Amino acid sequence: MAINDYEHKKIEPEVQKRWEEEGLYTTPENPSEKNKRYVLAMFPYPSGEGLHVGHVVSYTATDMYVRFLRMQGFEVLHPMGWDAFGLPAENYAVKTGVHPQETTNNAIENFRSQIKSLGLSYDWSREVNTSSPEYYRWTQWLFLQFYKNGLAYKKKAAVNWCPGCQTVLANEQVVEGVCERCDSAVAKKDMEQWFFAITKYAEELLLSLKGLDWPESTKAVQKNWIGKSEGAELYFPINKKCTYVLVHGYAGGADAHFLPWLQKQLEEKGHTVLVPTLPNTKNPNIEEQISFLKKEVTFDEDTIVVAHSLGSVVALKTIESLNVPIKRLITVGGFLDTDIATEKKYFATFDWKFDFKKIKENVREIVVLHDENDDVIPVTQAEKFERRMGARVVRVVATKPHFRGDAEATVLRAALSSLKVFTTRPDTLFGATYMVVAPEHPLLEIYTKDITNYDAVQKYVRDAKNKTDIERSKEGGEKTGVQLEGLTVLNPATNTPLPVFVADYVLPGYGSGAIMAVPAHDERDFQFAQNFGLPIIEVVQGEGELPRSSHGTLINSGAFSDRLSEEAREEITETVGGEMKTTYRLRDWLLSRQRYWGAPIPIVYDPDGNPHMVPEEYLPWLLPTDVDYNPKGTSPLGSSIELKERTERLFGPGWTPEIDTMDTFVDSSWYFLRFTDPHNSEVFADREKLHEWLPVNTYVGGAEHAVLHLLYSRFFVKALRDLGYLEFNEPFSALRHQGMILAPDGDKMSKSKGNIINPDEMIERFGADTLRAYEMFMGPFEQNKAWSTDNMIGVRRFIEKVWRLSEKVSVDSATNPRLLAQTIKKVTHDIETFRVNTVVSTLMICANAFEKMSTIAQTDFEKFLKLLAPLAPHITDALWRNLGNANSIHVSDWPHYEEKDLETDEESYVVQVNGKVRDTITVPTGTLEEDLLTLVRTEKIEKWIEDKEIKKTIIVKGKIVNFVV
RNA sequence: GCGCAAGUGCUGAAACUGGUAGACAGGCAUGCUUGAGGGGCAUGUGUCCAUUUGGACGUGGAGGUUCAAGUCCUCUCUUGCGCACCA
Repeated sequence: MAINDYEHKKIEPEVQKRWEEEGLYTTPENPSEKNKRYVLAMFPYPSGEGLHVGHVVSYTATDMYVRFLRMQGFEVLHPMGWDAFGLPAENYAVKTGVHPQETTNNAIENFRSQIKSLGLSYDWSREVNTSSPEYYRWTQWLFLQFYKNGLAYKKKAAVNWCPGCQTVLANEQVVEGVCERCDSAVAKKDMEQWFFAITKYAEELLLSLKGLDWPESTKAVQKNWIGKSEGAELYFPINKKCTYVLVHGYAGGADAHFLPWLQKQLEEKGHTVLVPTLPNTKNPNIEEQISFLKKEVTFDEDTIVVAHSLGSVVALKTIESLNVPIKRLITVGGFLDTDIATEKKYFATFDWKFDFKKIKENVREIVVLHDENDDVIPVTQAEKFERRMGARVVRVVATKPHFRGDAEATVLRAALSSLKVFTTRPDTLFGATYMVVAPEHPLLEIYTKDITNYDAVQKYVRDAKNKTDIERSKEGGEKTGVQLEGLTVLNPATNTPLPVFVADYVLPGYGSGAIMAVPAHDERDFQFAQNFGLPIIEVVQGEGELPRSSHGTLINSGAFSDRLSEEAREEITETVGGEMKTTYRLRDWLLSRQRYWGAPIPIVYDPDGNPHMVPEEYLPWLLPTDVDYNPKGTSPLGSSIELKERTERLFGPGWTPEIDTMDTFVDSSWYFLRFTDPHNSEVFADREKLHEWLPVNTYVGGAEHAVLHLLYSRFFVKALRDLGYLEFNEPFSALRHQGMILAPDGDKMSKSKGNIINPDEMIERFGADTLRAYEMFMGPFEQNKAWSTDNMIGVRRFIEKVWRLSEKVSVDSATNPRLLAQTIKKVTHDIETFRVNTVVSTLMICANAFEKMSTIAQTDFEKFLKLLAPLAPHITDALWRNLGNANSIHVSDWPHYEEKDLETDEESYVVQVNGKVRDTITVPTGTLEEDLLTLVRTEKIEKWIEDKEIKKTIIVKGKIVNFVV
């Protein structure tokens, strides 16, 4: 055997070829639940720059773990694929004109061959490519399931626009006000965009983090991002005169139930109140009632309608037919259809069809009062209002069921228009001295006529909306704003009128976009109050200067003074008619992109502009190729004639396609599902196969995805579970992050700095086994590490040493059970726990021990090779077969050791006096304590003890004897 | 400001539930080996004093708990990461 020369260039390709011929890494079919392991490294974006040494770290660690599991008899799924849609290929196309498809395909070819040269044990028959129609067909199908179930929706909103990438971005893709991809300052833009309703899962996404075996730091990032706060919603009545129209219910009139009382109450507050009695009230006709109402009342922007019971139906129908919007509609025990606990004549004379869109346009706000004890109207009616019209539902207990009382205070409270705020400190309500709304707050559009300085307000709003987040934060927290003159609200606790401001320190998307300002106990409110000379009322006692946010005893708080703030918060909330409420910082996921190289959103619009789903039989809804992808601020798909013609051909003239594509994070939110059944053309993955493998047991990838891919995938799994497709709650049971590989100088590797280490070159010079082992040896897996080719030479020496050791192997040599047992124990434990660096050093220690022997027992050496096989799969397989084994080492069994082999005849004790090491002795194993104590009194020890009194003796079995004198 | 992680030789690092700090490598030094392309082997390598025996100090800093602390507790400094006008 010409064993002297270790030639990695010869050995590695040969071994790889043999693996392929033997089909070593084919995934087993029908794994058993206990025995299956799904181990996955995050699939890469196939960039033109090729594989990075950073990829090698996570893929090698995962591969090592997988090979180890297979040798232990587990059935393993270990696939690889391509996150192939994305901006770099498209940007390259803009520069060079080469189609992204071509760039991507080339990059994939290159990645695949690079990955193969590393000897990674993927089942290549399961490769997926997110940019292929066979894949994105299912991305689109999943989108449609979400759409059908209200989890995907289109909405106009102030969104993040990246001028560099010429597209909108999700919140998660904006880092400190700049685009995470191109570092451009992100601007706010009002646009109609597609969203996934991830916020519906905020609470569950937060709660189920607990059970995951994930790095605590990543869980903390997600927790932070979801940002749960518990507080209260409070209502501040708007201090303004309006015209109220009270509409009675079936068989009623102006004198029915609470109406006379309500009229009186509202009139006392200075409002105008009209209470028409509808015609034929015992046998009503809807058309007649609408025209009557419109004749009796002039509906305009100052009109507030309060409608009881059937009156709500009349009111809705009337509003539907108006030309100008009214301010508010309050339904009291209202309903939308005949699904109620009574049967009446009007069931037949009303048509029960509503144009909800029109109604929404014609009324600024709808409030639904529902009586918990209502004997006619079930709560489902209130829920319908909420779902169909976005109405705010308020559940109350009326004095008599169905609000039949003579005086209903809850109705009065709802009737008075109010500004809703969210606060985590309802206990400080008595200290609220002014209000602030965000520049985007709807109040500014509802009360246009009432705000006397509307021009100044408008100017401020316009300026604020034009500022980027960076510009806002540059102002260093300087608080600006404009008072809404002519408009005040009442503090519900004190009835004091409070001024209202618009200021951009209040954010539109959080809470209700409005706050009560308590300058004494909030830093920001304090600053603002100082700038504008507003009153500051201290309501919580405490030490130190204002503002301070600590809890304590309440003062200046009416009946609540002398109570503890934390204890009084719920009671205060209750007495002013607010509700305790939980709010999240998480926003819905903005998924549409104004770019080309992504999956088209499978939606088309009819000639009226209403969206419709592309039916399943037309999927994949192909990405057109006749596209001008130069960014112009509108979606490139808009330039495709083929797409437009396709839409008209399939749906009819005047129909138009959606031209936005999906965020590439949509593609990667479910690829781990597809790997279980990658070629299925009937479903996104066979249900049984899915559940055979999922959830992923161990997932490996970078920490930078903490609130992107990792959060999105969790949402997808939960949503698909609720749609009935999945039966598990979380995609990734365990997660491990790899650290970054930095350039030798400690900088990030980058093309512009020219400090990139190319894995191909390293494989060429040192071999894949050495590269793999070195990258594991560099340091703890999750830690960032700087590259050092010098240190890599040390690992190469180790690999060469192993090659040389095989010369000393002999069948006759005595075995060394203790050395092997120690090595097996440590390597097993370290691979299991991803302590990749000590796997290597343990194997080095074993090799060094072998080297000191003149001959090595073959069984020992074979065990050693098995332990090394997951790390260095080529050299070990070659040596294994040289030793006469017919099958690959990678299908052999992981070595075992006996506990007794770890035991020794002798054990050494460190002998301490007062905790300081003074001597070490060796005694036979099992020496009795009393004997040990005499043996331990060596000359050296006596010198330290001398005539001093021994106060205490501590013996730690097998380790230490400590005398305290 | 809030949340999280980490600070150990010249360098990468090791130290499982508190139990000989620096394993394993790199580098450096000395020696051996006709030994030739990133050779192999041996010895040494935390600091200071004694220079042989031995001793003192030492894991960012200051305290503390303990027979015993890199490890636990309190405070503090530095670095990195995440969030950040979130009411």
